[in-house]
Amino acid sequence: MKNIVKSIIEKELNRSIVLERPKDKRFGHFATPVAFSMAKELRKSPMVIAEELSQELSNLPQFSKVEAVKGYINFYLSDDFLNSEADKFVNSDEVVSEKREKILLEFVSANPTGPLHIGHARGAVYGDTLLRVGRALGYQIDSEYYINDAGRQIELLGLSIYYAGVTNILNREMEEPEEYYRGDYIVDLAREAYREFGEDIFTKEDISKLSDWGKDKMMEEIKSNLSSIGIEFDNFVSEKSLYSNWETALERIRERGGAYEKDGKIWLKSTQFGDEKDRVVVRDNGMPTYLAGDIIYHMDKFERGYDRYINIWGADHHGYIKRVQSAIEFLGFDSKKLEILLTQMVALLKDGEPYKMSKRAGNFILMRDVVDEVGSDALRFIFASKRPDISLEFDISDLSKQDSSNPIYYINYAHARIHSLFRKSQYSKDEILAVQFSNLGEREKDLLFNSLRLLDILEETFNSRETQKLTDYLYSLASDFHSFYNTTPIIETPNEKLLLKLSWVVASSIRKGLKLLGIEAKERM
RNA sequence: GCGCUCGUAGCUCAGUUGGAUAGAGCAACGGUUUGCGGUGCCGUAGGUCAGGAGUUCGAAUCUCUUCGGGCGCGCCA
Repeated sequence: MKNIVKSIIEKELNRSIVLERPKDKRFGHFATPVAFSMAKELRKSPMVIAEELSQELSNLPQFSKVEAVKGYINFYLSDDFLNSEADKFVNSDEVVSEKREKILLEFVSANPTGPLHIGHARGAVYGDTLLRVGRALGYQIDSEYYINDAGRQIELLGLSIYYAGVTNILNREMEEPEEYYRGDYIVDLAREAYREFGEDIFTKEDISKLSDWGKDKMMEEIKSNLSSIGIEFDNFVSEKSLYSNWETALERIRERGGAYEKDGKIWLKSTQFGDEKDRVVVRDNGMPTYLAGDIIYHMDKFERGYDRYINIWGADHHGYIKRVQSAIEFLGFDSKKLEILLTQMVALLKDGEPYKMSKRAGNFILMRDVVDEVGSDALRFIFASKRPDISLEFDISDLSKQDSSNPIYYINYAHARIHSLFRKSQYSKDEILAVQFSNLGEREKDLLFNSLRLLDILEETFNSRETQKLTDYLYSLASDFHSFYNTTPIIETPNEKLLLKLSWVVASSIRKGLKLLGIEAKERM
């Protein structure tokens, strides 16, 4: 709606403007400070300019009033314009329209060496919410999960299952490995391997077999964790499957002078793009490092020809950004097409006690446990409602409260109330939606206007990559509705159809908004 | 030490990308129903936007600086 209004004004004035929504509604639905920036070039006071421009704009049919106040120009939308916007809004489930950029969105990409923990869940919710909102706006987005299925951590997985099998299942003595994964899930895996293969599987020779088998089991577990909160990926890309491209990638980097040999190792000249030091990509034993895998993967991504690439990483990887960017440049691609978004840690408390999350130690909080306790909706809403780049702390016991301190209940309650009104009314939905708005009171008009802002909010949400803008909006819309509901009789009043249509616009906005958060709006509670 | 990042009400967080008097929720206190769902609504109280300097018509927002927190600083992944 904002973009529509903006372009109408810009066309009339023949210049680009800043259009904003005033904090105080006494200043109209929209306002522009354009007169301030024109003051210098016209050598006139902003007040005078605003006065002149408001005269010029006041005959546009979209506005019922245009007025100049202290240099600002304030716009009030007309009933005709709001009616046509409302009808467009309730008659279509699609949010938008034209096709936009092709984007590859990579997120989660947790190592397949354990189930997802609560920190992964934050990245998962953040990525999936951006995905849904972006798609609703017409971006063509593919989602992707990168599986680190090569390298030491996979060996360790096999070793860990082996160790657990020998000591916990066969009950034999064995020297404790220097490094291995702990945690109940490892013992569960060993037990399952025992059932499937018998006790002969727990031999040193079969560790790599246990690695592969365990990795597949873990990927199943991860996929099931994700699907429990409504997340499905378009692609899974295996690191291992890309390794045959390593020689090609290295050759391309060499051609551009991005790699050199020193001390028997091969280094990436990442300092050329602002990294603190050059990085080893091949060790002196000939084994590529972890960075090599990322280089091949990003080459693969860029060869697929998207307009933009978005990676969501845990904040502990931020030191990695420069390396990957420099590799992309050395491969001959534009690293500006890659956008790396970081999600900060989640610090969990339980009954006031801090919970450490360390995968190695095995005492991390499983995403599955939290979902079981509070449900997918509450978890998704809480993560989506916090800026991803801020470290978040909450007490898991608060999350399980099922009362008004949980915003998702508050929003659903508004939605359910509206459906309840429709069940009570003698009119059919078609009769109600056929009404046109006229002579709305101030409060009703504000509510209508706010409901119709969903699309503007989605644009802001996606452009800023900040999903909390959407949750904040839905909360405040629900609050506006509750307030309206409490002061305004609806059923069996002369205005019943009109007020029900207004309520329906509110409900549509809530339903569409929640859906983009991966939450189904409730019609009864 | 260096790099990234954050610092807004007692707590958890917003703040429309530089706009008009900085806002919510929780917690606290007070009020509200012979009405459509009281899981609601209305109100009170709570602030040196970490401190300082700068940029301009205008700064919580941009720049510099000081202080404080988190994370990173492997030839681990």
